[in-house]
Amino acid sequence: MENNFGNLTIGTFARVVGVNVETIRFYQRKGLLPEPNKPYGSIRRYGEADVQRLQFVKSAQRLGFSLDEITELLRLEDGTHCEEARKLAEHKLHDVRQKLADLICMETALANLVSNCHAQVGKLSCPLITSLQNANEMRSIGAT
Amino acid sequence: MENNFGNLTIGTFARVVGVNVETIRFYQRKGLLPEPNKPYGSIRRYGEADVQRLQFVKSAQRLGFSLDEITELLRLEDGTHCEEARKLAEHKLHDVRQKLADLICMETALANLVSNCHAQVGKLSCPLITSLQNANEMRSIGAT
DNA sequence: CTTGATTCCGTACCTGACTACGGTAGTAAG
DNA sequence: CTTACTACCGTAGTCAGGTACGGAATCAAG
Ligand SMILES: [Zn+2]
Ligand SMILES: [Zn+2]
Ligand SMILES: [Zn+2]
Ligand SMILES: [Zn+2]
Repeated sequence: MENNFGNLTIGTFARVVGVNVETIRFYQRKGLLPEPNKPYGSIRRYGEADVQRLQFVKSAQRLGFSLDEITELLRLEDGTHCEEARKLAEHKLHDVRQKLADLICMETALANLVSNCHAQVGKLSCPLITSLQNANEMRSIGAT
Repeated sequence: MENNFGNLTIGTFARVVGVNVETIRFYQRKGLLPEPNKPYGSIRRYGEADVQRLQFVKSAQRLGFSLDEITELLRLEDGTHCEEARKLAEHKLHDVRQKLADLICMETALANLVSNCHAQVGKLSCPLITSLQNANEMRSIGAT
């Protein structure tokens, strides 16, 4: 029936955002999403604000935030905790840059391996572990 | 006791690499680490090669590889199937480049958020939060 | 009004990656 | 020897992040 945007059942809501219905219920239990009221009887309706909030959860998750961290971010949603939100994001940015550096090491190591491998056909072992040891020695350990 | 490098008990081995003893045993059960023999009686001794291997596992893990993927990477060490190893390495290189792209995406998104936030210190609503809410630019990410 | 799809809700189950427990046995210091 | 650690080993528990199940209630169509 009236399943226009702003009046969605949980099923359509889930389809719109691209998640499992059970995931929505799971997030509600975790307090990440509110359980809206039931205006037309006994089933809940979801609106634009819910879509926004769920999309926020999902994109924050893609940025590497855990559900607990996202809960924290949502707590800061009122905008009066700009400083705290920024610190969270800065910390994540630091983590991401750390991983980036590691991955670049790995990428060159693997690329070298692939090009060297054919040249080493007769040899006893592929140089993968040895070349990856370089990435290890660059000691970029230390994410939260 | 002769606990020099090259002759470590599991406890020292764990401390050297910075993991829990149980993690080592867990990796052994998963086949990620070998169970060395017991040269001096009935306790196992670990050497430089074990340290290297475990460090490799841990850094690959930081790079986002699952334990199963790491098992596959370690199969490359073999060297007796050079052709097959090269193909595996190429596939992993593809994966790594995918992850690299994802991380770069995250990095720019987070950096933008942080700098927007900085620009608005003291204002009423935090642009970090609001831009995450309107984060349609963050398209979904897909690795193999 | 019946039928068939959804919702609702609680509870159980799943995967990945550990982490802890408990009992036995080996080792090291005094 | 005794005492205090470890190590060994199997099994069980934990935590995050979901996913599935089953039965009752509620719609929407015909
Ligand atoms: Zn090769
Ligand atoms: Zn961190
Ligand atoms: Zn801000
Ligand atoms: Zn792959």
